[in-house]
Amino acid sequence: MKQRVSALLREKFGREVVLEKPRDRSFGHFATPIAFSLAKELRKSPMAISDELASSFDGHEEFSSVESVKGYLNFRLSENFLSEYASWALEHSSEFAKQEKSQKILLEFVSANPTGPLHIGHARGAVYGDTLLRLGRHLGYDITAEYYVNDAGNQIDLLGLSIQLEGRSNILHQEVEYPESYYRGEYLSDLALQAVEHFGKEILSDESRQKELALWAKEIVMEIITKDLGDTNIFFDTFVNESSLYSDWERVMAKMGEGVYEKDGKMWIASESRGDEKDRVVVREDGRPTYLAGDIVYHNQKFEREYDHYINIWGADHHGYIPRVKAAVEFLGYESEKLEVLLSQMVSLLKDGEPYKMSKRAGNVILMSDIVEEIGSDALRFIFASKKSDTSLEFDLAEFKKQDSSNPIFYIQYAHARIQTILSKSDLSKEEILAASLKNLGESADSLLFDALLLPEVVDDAFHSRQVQKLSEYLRSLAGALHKFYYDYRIIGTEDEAKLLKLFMVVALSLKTGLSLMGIEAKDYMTKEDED
RNA sequence: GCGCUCAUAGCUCAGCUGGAUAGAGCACUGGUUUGCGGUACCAGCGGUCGGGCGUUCGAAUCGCUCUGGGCGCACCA
Repeated sequence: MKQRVSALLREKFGREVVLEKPRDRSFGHFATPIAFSLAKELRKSPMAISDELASSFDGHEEFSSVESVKGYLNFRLSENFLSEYASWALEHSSEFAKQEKSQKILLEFVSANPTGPLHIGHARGAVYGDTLLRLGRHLGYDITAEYYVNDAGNQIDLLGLSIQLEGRSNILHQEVEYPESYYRGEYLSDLALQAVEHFGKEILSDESRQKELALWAKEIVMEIITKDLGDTNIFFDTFVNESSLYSDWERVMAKMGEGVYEKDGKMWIASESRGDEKDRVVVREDGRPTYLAGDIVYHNQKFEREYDHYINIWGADHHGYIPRVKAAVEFLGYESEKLEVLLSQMVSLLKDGEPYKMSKRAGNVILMSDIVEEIGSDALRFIFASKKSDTSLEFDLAEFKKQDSSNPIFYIQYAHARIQTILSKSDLSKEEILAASLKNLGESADSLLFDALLLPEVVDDAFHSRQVQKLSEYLRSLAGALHKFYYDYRIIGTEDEAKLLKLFMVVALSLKTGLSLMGIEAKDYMTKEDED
C-alpha cells in the first residue's frame, strides 16, 4: 500500500517524498509534510501549498480523500482500494507480503565454538539471524545461512584436555590438577563416558591422543548445537570448518599483495592503513597462522563464492574486530561495503525479579536448552526478536510463563485463536465469507483492516533496517486492535457477520504470516496449562 | 589512556531517513457488556527523552561537549 502511494507521489513531485503513518488515525492513513520543504523553494506558506496540493489529487481512485491540515497533506485510502487488496491477499495467502528481490546474500551467524552447548548469548544471535533470514527470504532474497565452525587452534586442544580431566576425575577417580583454563560443564562428563566407550579408558590418560579425542568430541558437540538450534526452528544450509581453510593460506596471503609484510620474523597485515588501530600479526614466528589468518581465508572464500552481499552476526564483544577483517577484504581486492557486520549484545536473565541462578554443573553458563525447556521456543524467539539486537537486554523469565495479556506472545496467539474460534462458531461457509464485500465497514473496522494490511510494509522495513523488533511490535499492536474490536462489536448474528468475519480472516492471515516469519507457529486454539 | 556503543515513565523496552499532543508492557489505583473464550477491554497515575551548547520553520531523532554504564584495545578464539 505504502509503496503504491509512495510511487504515486514520487511521480507527481519528481522526488522522493517522506511518507509517514500519522499517530492519530483521524489524520488519515498516510501523511506527508512535503509542503514544509517546498515552502522555502516556492516562497509561500506551507498552508497555502498544501491547500493547493490537496485539491490536485481529485480523481485518484486510490484515495477517498486528500486533506490539507496545518501544512500536512493527509491521505485516506479508498474503501475500494483497501477491499480489493484484502480480497487479493486472502486469495493468495501464501504470497501475502512477499516481494521478488533477487540479490544473493550470504548470512553467517551463530558460529559458536564447537567446544560446548549454546548459551543464552548465542541464542540471541541465533534468533536474530534466523529472523532476518526468514524476512529476507520472504522478500525473495536468495540467502544462504552459514555456520563457521572454529575447529582449529587452542580451543580444540582445550576441549580434548578438558574431557580428559573430567574423565580422570569422575571415571578414574584420580586426583586431578586443573590448569588455568579448561572447559567445565555437565556435557563434558557425558563426553568422557562416551569417549571411554568408544576408545577405551586409555584415551583419558594419554596426552598424545588429546587431539584425536578433541576432533572426535567436536562432532558430537556440533550435534548438540544443531539440535539446540533445531529445537528453536533454526536451520543452516552450510557449515564451513576453519580447519579446512588453512591449506589455502599461502595463496590467499599472496593475493593480499602489499597488504601483508614481514617484520621481526612474523607476517603482519597492514590493517592500520585501512582504519584499524594497528597492524596485526597473521603468522607467528614459529610459522603458525593466527586466528585472524583463518578468518581472512574464510572471507576470501566467501567473496570467491560471489554473493551480492554478505552479512555477519557477531557477538558485540567482537566489535573491535570489524576494521581488521574489512581491511583484509580490501587487500584481497573486494569491496568491504559488501560486508555488513551486525552485532548481538549481551543478555542477562532474571527470574521473579532475582538474577537467574546459573548452575555449577553447566559451568556457570545459562544454557539455551535450559531456557527453551523452561519457557518454550516461541517465547524465547519472541523475546529476542522484540528487542534491538545491539543493545543489552535484561528480561524476566517469569513474565513469559504467564498466560495472560502481560505475556506478549500469549496475547498475540490468543488473538489468532480467537479468530479461529469465532470462524468455527459461525454458520457461514468459508465461501460465503470470502464473497462478502469489505465496503461500508464503519470506521473502527476500516481501521482494523488497514492495520492488518500493513504487514508488507513492516516486513520490508524490518528486514532492510535489520530491526526485527519492528515485526513483533507490529504483531502486538495488531493483536491489541483485534482484541479491542472484538470487545466493542458483536459479530455473530449481525447483518455484517460475513464482512466482519472476512475482516477477521485478513487479521488472522497477517498474524499467522508475521508469526511464521518469527519462526513461531500460530495457534488455532489455546489450552490452559497448569501452573506449577 | 584510546576506540566503539548505550542513556526515553519506578522497572523492562519501543519510537531515531528530523515533523502534528513523546508510546507500550509490568507495577500501582479504579472501572467494564444481562451477548461470540473476562486467557479480554477501558480509565487514572507516572516523563526537564542523562546535562549543556549548536544546526533548523521544527530535534527524543542530526552535530559538538560533559557526565554515567557496557564492551573492546592478544602472536586467545
